[in-house]
Amino acid sequence: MCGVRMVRLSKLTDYASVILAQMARQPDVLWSAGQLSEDSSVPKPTCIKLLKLLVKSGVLNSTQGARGGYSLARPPSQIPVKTIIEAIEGPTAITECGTDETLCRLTDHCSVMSRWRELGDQVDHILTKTTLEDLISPHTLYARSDRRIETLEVH
Amino acid sequence: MCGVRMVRLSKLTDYASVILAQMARQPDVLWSAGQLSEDSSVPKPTCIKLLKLLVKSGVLNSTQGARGGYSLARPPSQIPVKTIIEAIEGPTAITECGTDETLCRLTDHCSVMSRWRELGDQVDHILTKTTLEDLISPHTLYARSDRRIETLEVH
DNA sequence: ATTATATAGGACTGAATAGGTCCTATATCA
DNA sequence: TGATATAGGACCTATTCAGTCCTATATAAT
Repeated sequence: MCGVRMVRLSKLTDYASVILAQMARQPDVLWSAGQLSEDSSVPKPTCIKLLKLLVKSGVLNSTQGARGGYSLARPPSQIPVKTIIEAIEGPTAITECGTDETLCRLTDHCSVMSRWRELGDQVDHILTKTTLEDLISPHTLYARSDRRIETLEVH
Repeated sequence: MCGVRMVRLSKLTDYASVILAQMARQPDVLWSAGQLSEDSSVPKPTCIKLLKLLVKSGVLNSTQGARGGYSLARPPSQIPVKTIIEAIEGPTAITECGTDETLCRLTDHCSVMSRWRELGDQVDHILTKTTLEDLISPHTLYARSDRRIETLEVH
């Protein structure tokens, strides 16, 4: 049968968001893994693992060698939280339905799955609109009129 | 540190939604576990486990004994998908932050967590508005103007 | 050149969770 | 009383998550 993952914020994604928030506050600094580990209190090995994942997914740039380190690849306002989640937890993709057609029509399984998929799309919409900038803002998401969750259009 | 679970649709919740959709199509039938297992192609032991969880959470009523079975406790329109998810996967509650205050102010961890929590609230809003009736509808969620995701108010 | 300091890219382990099964008890109907 | 159904567990296995560690490579300073 099918499996859908809509959103899941793991411990590691939590860590990553704290680390990224730290970096976003001083975007021009080249941060070493050690420094970020200290500031965020995320154990260094784990911190390094997260930084690698974030580089791999294009959220961070890295500079190798002595005096190297990490920096944001884009401004915080251009890093959706969806990107951060997917960098750490892998794609939130919806697995395709493998149910055979006869059974499908019998049980309406595919029909129900379509609705779940639409729900997933709505969640996706929220996670794409919300960015790292929002995460480090002292104001609530709701207070920012330009970032309110708007009515989705029929498509 | 903190852990947040926003939404997670597991395989078992997928199964449960199919079973509930089956029941919702004929709300007055008293369904046996065996019948539901056959119709949904969910293995019987697993099916039974799910039905028990749904009874425990108040989504289903059960009648014991011969000719017993299960039926919806409420009309499909009054069963939010959030309730279904929580019945199977447990509360999607947000764990409280255990970070001490000094560290918290240093790393802005609590501040970032507040934003994640707000995101979780938005997702919650969607999952509460969407019901079992929507899941079994042949029409997309978006096409139903009365169920569109509306702008959240500041609170 | 050499050394110290970083990141790159894996492999690997233990813990937690999810998925699935089974057993015994209890309630109801014929 | 026997057949049929749910109630409520215990239980096992597979998978995923969290966390650590090791070796290779790149850079800067000496």
